[in-house]
Amino acid sequence: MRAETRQRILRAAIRTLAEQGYARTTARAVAANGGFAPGAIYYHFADLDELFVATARFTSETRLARYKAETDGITGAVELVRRLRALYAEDGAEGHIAAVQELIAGANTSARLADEVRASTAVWQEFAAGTIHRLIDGTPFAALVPVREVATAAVAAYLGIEMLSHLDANRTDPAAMFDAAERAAAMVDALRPR
Amino acid sequence: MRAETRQRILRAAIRTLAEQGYARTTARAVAANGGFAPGAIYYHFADLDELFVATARFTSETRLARYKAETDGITGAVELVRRLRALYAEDGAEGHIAAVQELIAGANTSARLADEVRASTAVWQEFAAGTIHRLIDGTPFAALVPVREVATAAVAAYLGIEMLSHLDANRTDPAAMFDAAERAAAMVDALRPR
Amino acid sequence: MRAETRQRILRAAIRTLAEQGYARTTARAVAANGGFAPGAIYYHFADLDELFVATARFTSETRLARYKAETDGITGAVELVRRLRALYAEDGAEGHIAAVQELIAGANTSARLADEVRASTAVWQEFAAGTIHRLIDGTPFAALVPVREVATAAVAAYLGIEMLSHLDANRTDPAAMFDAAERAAAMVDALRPR
Amino acid sequence: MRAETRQRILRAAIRTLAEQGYARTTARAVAANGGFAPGAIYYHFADLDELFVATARFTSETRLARYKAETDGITGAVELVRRLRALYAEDGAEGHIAAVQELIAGANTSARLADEVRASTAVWQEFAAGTIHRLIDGTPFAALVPVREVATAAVAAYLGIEMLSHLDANRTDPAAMFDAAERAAAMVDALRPR
DNA sequence: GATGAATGAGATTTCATTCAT
DNA sequence: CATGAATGAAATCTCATTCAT
Repeated sequence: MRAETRQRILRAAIRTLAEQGYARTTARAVAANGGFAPGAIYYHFADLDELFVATARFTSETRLARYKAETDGITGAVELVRRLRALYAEDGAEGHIAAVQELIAGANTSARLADEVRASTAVWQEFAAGTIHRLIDGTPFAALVPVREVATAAVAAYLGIEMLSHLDANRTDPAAMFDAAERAAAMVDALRPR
Repeated sequence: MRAETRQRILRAAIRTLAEQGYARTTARAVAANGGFAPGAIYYHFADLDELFVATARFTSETRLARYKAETDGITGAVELVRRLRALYAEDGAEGHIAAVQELIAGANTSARLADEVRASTAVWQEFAAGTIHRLIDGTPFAALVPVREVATAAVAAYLGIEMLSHLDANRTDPAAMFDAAERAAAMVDALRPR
Repeated sequence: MRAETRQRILRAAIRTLAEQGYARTTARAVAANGGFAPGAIYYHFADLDELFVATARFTSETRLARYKAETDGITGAVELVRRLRALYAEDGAEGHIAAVQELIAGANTSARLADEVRASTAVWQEFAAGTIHRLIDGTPFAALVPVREVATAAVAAYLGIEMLSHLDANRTDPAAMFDAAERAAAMVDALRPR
Repeated sequence: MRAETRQRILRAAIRTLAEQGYARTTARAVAANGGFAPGAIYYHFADLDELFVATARFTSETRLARYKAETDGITGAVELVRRLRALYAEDGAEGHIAAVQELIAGANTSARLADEVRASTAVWQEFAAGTIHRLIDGTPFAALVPVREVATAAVAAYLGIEMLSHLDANRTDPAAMFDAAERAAAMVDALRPR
C-alpha cells in the first residue's frame, strides 16, 4: 500500500517537473497531477525537498536499469544508437530527462538535492564511459579518444539536447540528431575488425 | 541615469539567477544582490517576467557580441578552442551561462520568456554553424559533417557542461574538456590545406 | 485491557506535555511517545480536548492520593518539608507538575479543560489549607496566619517554582528552596507546644 | 514609522498571548488583534519564534523599568506592597504577566525563546532580591531570611498567582492576597528601627 | 480493539506587487 | 527616480480526525 502510493507520488512529481518546471512544481500541482491530496505528500516525505531528492534517485535508478538492460551485450555503434533513440523516446514520453534537467536547475536551491543529483550524474557518466569503451576497444579510435571527457560530453549533450528540444520542438530536432549520430556510428563500425 | 540603473538591475538579475537559481530569484533577492530597493525593479520593468525576458536578451546579446569579436577572422580550430576557453571563463565569472540555463528551466513557466530564449538560442546555433563552416570548409570534413546538427550539439553540450560543472566542480572539469577539444582541433587543423 | 491502554495513553500524554509543551502535544506526538497508533487515542477519547481533560483529572487524582498517603498523620513542619521534597522529586521524574502547568496554559484554549483544571486546583488548595491547619493549630501562628491565602500562595509557588526550574535548571534550584523551607519549618516546630 | 509598527505588533502579541494562550497566538490572531495584515509580522520579524522572543524582551524591559521607577526609594514594606498592588493591576489590564506565563509555557517549544525568558526571569529575580534587601536590612529579619531563595519564591508566586487567578477569577483573589501581604508587611515595618 | 494511510482545514511563511513619501 | 513599508494571494507544511482493514 505504502510503497505503491509513494511511487504514485514520485511519478506525479516527474510528470509535473517535466510539464511545469521546478518553480511551479508545488505540492498542490503534484497532488493535482497525481490525483491525491497535497497532505499525502507530507505523509510520505518530510518536505518537498525530500520529495525532489527521492524523485532524482528514483528516475535515475529506474532509467539506468532500463538503459543497461537495453544496451547490454551490444557492441555495434549503429545498434547502440538505434537502442538509444528508442530509449530517448521513452524518456521523452514519461518526462524523465526534462525532470532531471529541472532538478539540476533546482539543485541550486537545495544542498541535499545537489548531492543526490551529483551522485546520479556520476553514475551515468560511468555508464557512458563503459559503453564507449565497449564500442571502441579494438578499433583505431581506442588510442585516440579520451573516454572520460567524451563520456562527460555525451551526458552533457544528452541533457542539453533535451533542454533545447523541450524549449523549441521544431528547430532542435532530436530525430535529426539521431540520424546524424547513426551515420557517424556506421563509420565507427566500418573500422571495427571482425 | 535611467539606462544605467536598468543595467544595474539586469546584472543583478544575472548574478542572482546564477547564484540562487530561478526559483529563488525573487524581486527582493535581486534588489539585495544589486543594492537597490525592490520597488526600483517595477519602475524599469512591468513585472518580474519582463525582467527575465530582458535579462535573457541582454545576456545573449552582450555575450554574442563578445564571442563574435573574439572569434572574428579565426580559421584555425586550435586557435578557436583557445579563444572559447577564455570566453567560457568570462561567462563563468559573471554567471552568464548559469543564468541562461536557469532561464531555460524557467521558460517552462512563462510563454514570453520561452519565446525570447528560443530566439536567443537560435541565434547562437547560427553563430555556431557559421563558425563550424569557417573551420571545415576546404577540408575533407566539409563533405562529412552535418553542420546544422553539430552546431546544435555544440550549443547543447556547452550548456550541458556548464550545467554539470556548476553542479559538481570536481568531477566535471571544463579544463579537461577544453584540453581534449584542443587535441581534436589539432587533428582538424592538420588536415586543412595551406 | 481497555483500562490498561487508556492508562498508557494518559501517561504518554503527561510525558509529552512535560517534554514538548502543550502546543506540540499532538495526537501523533503522544502516540509516538507511548508506542501506539494515533488512531488508538480516538478509540478511547472523543477528541484531543477530552484527552487533556482526562489527563488533568488523572494526574491530579493520582498525585493527590499519593500526597495524602505520604503526609497523613504528619504534624511536624520539618517532617512535612522532607516528605514534600521526596514527592516533588517524584513529580519531576514523571513530569506531573510540568504537565499541569502546560495544561493550565492550555486551559486558555478550552473551556472544558479550564473547568477541569479549576476544579483540580481547588482540591489542591483545600489540601494545602488542611495541611497548614494541622501544622499551626496550637501554635502562636494560628492566630496570625491567613490560612486560605497562604494555601493559595503555596500552590502558586509550587507551580511557579516548577515553571522556573523547568526553564532553567541551574539558577532556580528547588533543592535550595527546600533547604530554606526546612530551616523555616524548624522555627515553626520550635514554637509548637509539646 | 518602522519602530512604531514594530511596537504595534509587539503590543498585539502581548494581548493575544494573554487572551488566547500560546497555542492560539497565531500570526492571523495577532494580526487581527492589532488590525494589520499577517504579512506585516513577517516584514518586521523573521518568524513567529522571533516575534515571541522580541515580545518576551519587550514586556520584561518595559515592565521592569516601570517597577523600578515606582519602587525606587521605597523602604517601607507596607508602602511597597501598595505600589506592587497598583503595578499588578496595570500588568493585569495589559496582560503582561499572563503573556509571560504563556511565553514560559511556550519556551518548551523553542530554545531561543527559552534563552530569552531565562535571561528575563534572572533579571527579575535580581530586582526582587535587591528590593528584599532594602526592606530587611537593619531589621532582625536580615539575619534570618535567605534572600536569594525568597526572591525566587516571590517571582514564582507572583507568576503562579497570576496563573491561578487567570484560570479562576473568583476562588483565587489577588486582592485578598495583597491584603494579607499588607498585614504581614506591617509586622515587618513594626520591627524596623527608626 | 487497534492500526496507520489518507484527508482537508488551517497554520506558517514567502513574495510579487503597490503606493505613500 | 527611487525607497521601503505594507498587503494579499498563494505557497509550504502540520495535524486532528476518519476509515478501511
